[in-house]
Amino acid sequence: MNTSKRASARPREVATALEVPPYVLDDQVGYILRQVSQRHATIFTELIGGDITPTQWAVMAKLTEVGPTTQNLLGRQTSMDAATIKGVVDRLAKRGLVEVLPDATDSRRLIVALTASGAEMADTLLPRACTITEATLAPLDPAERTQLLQLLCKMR
Amino acid sequence: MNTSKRASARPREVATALEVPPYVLDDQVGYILRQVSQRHATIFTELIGGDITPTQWAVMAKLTEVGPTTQNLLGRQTSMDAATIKGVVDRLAKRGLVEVLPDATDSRRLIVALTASGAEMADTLLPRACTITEATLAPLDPAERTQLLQLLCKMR
DNA sequence: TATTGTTATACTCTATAACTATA
DNA sequence: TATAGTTATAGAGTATAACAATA
Repeated sequence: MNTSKRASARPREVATALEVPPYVLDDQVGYILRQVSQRHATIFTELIGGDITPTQWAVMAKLTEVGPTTQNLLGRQTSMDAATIKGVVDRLAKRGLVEVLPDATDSRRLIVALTASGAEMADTLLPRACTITEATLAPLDPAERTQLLQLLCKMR
Repeated sequence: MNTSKRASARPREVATALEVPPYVLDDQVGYILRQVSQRHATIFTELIGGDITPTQWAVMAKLTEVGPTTQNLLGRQTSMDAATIKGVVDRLAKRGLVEVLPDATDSRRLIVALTASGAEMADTLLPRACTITEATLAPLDPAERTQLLQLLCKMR
């Protein structure tokens, strides 16, 4: 008798013939993305100093780029939804790095702006942020870096 | 007099001469990685069904691959530290998808294994997981997919 | 004693839904 | 009605530190 509907023990089963195609976690793009993101997060934490997270830095960098902005728009400009941007802004505000002001023309809105202290900190961190980008891409040569960024941008 | 140490207002300043190099958030690899990961997470949630997260699925897929494993080793095999794997295993155990047993030979260790229900669910989810990988890579042609995975693997 | 494994705690990011207020 | 924002809730990943068991 051959009851080959399914091997009772799955480990290390070789796909001999018409078996289910093997699913190897290590080859899945989602898993690899998580690993690469983890490595980036580690590099970020090591090099940034100043006890700030990648998303908090994204907000400070964007505010440096564009100046005071609506909280909601700031979220869209940093790829965070309303709840996420609120939490991030709250934490930055508690540390005095940003200030939140009512919008005179639309009382639903909040305007978020860097404080003087926040702008100063952004100036300090900016070169470190460049170093972080460089360190993250260090395993790749210049041509590969361009390729990678192009491919990732197609996927976002 | 020219007090050009620093422009008081930073927004939209053009890098005219020897100014600080511009830092554009949208061009930073860490930020793009977050966006791509977000898109993958959205696809995962839409297609997986069964109310399971990417990390939970990673654990189930790995247990399907290798069979019962030490909790700590399982964490290393799924790129999670000891605290993270514990939380994930706890949630899966609470739903009856994995069981946690003491190791007879080393009482520090816990053995984690899929339950029958967990193995069944993994079988159901596996083709969907393949679809998720496919959908995540959909913007790329076959050559680009190979390139991307090679480049990402260099960076992990 | 040094190492390994597990657990407790705290913080952050994320998503969803319910709710308020405004245009 | 559609938009903007807040709040509550829940889940998830991470780091740190404390603790237990082993070599």
